[in-house]
This record gives sequence, C-alpha cells and structure tokens, in this order.
Amino acid sequence: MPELPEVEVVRRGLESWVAGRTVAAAEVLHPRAVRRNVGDLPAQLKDRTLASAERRGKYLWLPLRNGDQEEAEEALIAHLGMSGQLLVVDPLSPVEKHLRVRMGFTDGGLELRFVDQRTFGHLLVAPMAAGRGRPVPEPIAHIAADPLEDAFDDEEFAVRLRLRRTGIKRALLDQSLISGVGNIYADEALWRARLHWARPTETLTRPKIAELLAAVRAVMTEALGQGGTSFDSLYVNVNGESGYFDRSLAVYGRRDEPCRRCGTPIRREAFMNRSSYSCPKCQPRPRNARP
DNA sequence: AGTCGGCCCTGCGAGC
DNA sequence: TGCTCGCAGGGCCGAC
Repeated sequence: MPELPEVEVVRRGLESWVAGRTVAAAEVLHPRAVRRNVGDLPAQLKDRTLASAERRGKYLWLPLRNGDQEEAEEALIAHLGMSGQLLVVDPLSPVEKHLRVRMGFTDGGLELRFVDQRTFGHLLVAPMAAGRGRPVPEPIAHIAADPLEDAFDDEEFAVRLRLRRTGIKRALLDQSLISGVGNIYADEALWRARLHWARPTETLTRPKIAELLAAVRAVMTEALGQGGTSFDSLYVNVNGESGYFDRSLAVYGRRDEPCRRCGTPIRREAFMNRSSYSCPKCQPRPRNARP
C-alpha cells in the first residue's frame, strides 16, 4: 500500500526522468495490468509525449500530448495498488519477475517499467474531465482532493465528516472524502491526535478535526522528507530505492511494543478485514464506538 | 444516498 | 520436506 508520500516520491521521479519524453513503443505483458483500459494501450501511447507527472491522493497521471499540441486531452493514469512499482531502467537490464508493462522512448534512453507482484495496480489511458478547477482525468474525478493539495478545503471536510454516520478511520480511508490516506498513515495520524479508530465522526468537535488534519499533514510531510515508508520493501522510488520512514512509525506494525508517548504496549485490533494499531491508554475505545 | 461486506491477487511465514 | 492456511490490503461493485 503505497500511500500519498510513497506515491509522491514516485511522481517526483517520473517528473525528472520521464516528463517531456515521447513513447516509441509500449508492451503489455499481463492483461490484468490494463483491465480498466478501453482500447489497445500500446497503440494509444505510441508517438505521444508524456507532458508532466501529476498526482491526486494515490493516483498518478501523465498528460498525453500529440506533437506540439498545447492542451492534453488524455492522460496515462497509474495506480500502484498494493505492490506496484514504476521503475526507470536500462532497456537491456534483466526483466523483473513481475514486469507487467514496459515502454521505451524515441530518445533511446532509459525505459519505464510497471512491475507489480500482487496485480492490484493498473495503468489506463483516459480522457481529461471537463469542468472548472484543476484538470483531472475522468476516471478519478470522483476522488476528493488530498490534504497536501491547495484544492483541499478544510471547512468542507469538517462539514462532510460530521454528516457521516461511521467511525473516524473508515472516513479517513474513504477516498471520496479525503484522498491519499491508507491504513498506515490513518493509524499514525489517529495516534498523534489521540483518537480511537472507532470514534463516531459526528461526535468530533471542530478543534479536534483541525488537530486530526494537522496530524495527517504532519505525518505525511515527515514521511515524504524521508523518502516514504518501506514496510515490506515493495515501495520504492523510480530508481528502486526505499525510504526509511518505517523507523519513525509510532504504532503501525508495533504490536506489544511500548507506546512512544506513555510506554503502554501497542494493541492490534481487527478492523475491516485488516489491522488497526493504537495505544490503549492514549486512544481509549469510546463507549459509543462505531466499527 | 450513504454505508458496508466481498472480491480481486501473490508471496511469505507459521504450523503441522 | 512439503503442504495448507492466514495475512498483507486499495478500490470497485453490488446489496441493503
């Protein structure tokens, strides 16, 4: 699960290594990697220039230009899923075991490879959505702005959050409310804000929501500064290197280890068929808990 | 319309 | 040694 910081690390790599280059040929080695694409991806990419590298939440996209066309009408979208990697490598380097898509460029330089062990990630070409505001591709128009974007509206988030009738962690993971937050950073932000994951959203006060948003932004910014989290060595930048924020995690993956604030052993609870880590003392379970 | 559970997929470590 | 099982989990979709 690369989350916002890991995806941003990849975006920066694409911006410096791939933006401005023109695709010579692309090859799809596994159909599942393009399951959401309509049409033939190699044909859609051939001779097109990857204008820049953009991101919203956990989604990446590269606007596609034809020749000297000014406005991109389509984009190549990438989602890394749980184990996807976008690597910039020598075209002659050995093929990775889980290589799904590769593309070479007209300049003959380093090629772009999409490698994905668990195949939850995917690539597709899609039109840009019509409308005001920041241009985004149609398939991700329903995704909310992420908390590091200028377009993110704290006030609107607070209003919509309090209208929900669910637990705070479910809400944080809902990409149509706030994007970019996954299981790791949700747990870390909730610990920082001293909130239990099952706290009903409508009971959160405005100051507490502001505190939580600040915690989300702080943990993501810190992780970005360390190149992201590399929990199982699958999250790497375009050069295959891992970040080291996992050393700074306060609760995620730290079952029975002491809370960095009070020393109480961290607990792990089942949540939505996955895990939630929290401190039993700093984040007591509310009486009106919502799963 | 909002909420929630099931499903997709592979590798790895624990247990037998 | 070699099998099975549980776990890791983001996003989409159907059910209510």
